[in-house]
Amino acid sequence: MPELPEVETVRRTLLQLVKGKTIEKVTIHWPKMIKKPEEPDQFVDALIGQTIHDVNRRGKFLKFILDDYVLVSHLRMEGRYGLYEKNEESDKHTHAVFTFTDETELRYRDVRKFGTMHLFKKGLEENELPLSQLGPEPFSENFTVSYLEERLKKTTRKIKSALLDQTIVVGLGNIYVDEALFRSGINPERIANTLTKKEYNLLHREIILTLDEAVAQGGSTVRSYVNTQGEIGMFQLQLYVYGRTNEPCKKCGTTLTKTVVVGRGTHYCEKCQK
DNA sequence: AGAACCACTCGGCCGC
DNA sequence: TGCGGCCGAGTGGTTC
Repeated sequence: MPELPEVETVRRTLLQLVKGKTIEKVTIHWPKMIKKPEEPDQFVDALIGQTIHDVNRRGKFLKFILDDYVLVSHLRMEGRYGLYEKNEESDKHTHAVFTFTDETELRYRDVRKFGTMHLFKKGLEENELPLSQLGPEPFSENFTVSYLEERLKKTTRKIKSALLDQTIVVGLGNIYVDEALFRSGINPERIANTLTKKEYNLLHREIILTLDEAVAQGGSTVRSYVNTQGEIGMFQLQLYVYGRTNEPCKKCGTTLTKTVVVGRGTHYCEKCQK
């Protein structure tokens, strides 16, 4: 479920936990998670002796900046990082362990085994999948109203589908697409190229505001926590529609509806979103 | 070339 | 109560 705000929150916490640490040993318990290089042994060998200098984010991907490599990690649904002492027990959902020279370990846990890791020589990571096709960051100057309008004008897909497409803009997932559409008063079934000028403006603004507010909450509330095992958790969301099926709309009181749009559970208000 | 569809994965939930 | 089967998440690859 992590979307941009959650990944950004994880990034900030993770940076504090692992910056400056040097990898002494790497153990992979679920090799299929390693997508590049093809041989997990090569992945392990490359990482030995590397120091973590920074943790960046691109869309929903985390980027660990090392001496000679960049490790690109996607959490998908339930991937979690945690810092542990070397001698602590690890559970069956721990799929990768990065042991540092200071006797601590960064462990990656993922109940769904859905997350991925790619290792690139430094500087080459943006040239290949999974990062190469990504659209602009919503907080960057490249993400302008005219850019968004231009991209959406080119497609006859439903607006919900277009906003989930990471080549148009990165960071939105099922939760924040529903939230941004509600806040823009746009029905998720609308065809992307049929919005009015006013709606493109509103949508652009609400995408940025929704994500920005969520990041701010993640950075400031108790829900952005590190538990006793150093595991990084999620924060509390202030949601208008997501997960509020059959509850009253916070703007008009109408009972919120849940439908399926492009195969995804979709929450919206029939009265507020036209 | 764009867009729909499928694979990946498994805990939780539903219905019988 | 037990169990089979479906759901859902985001992305890459395949198909149309």
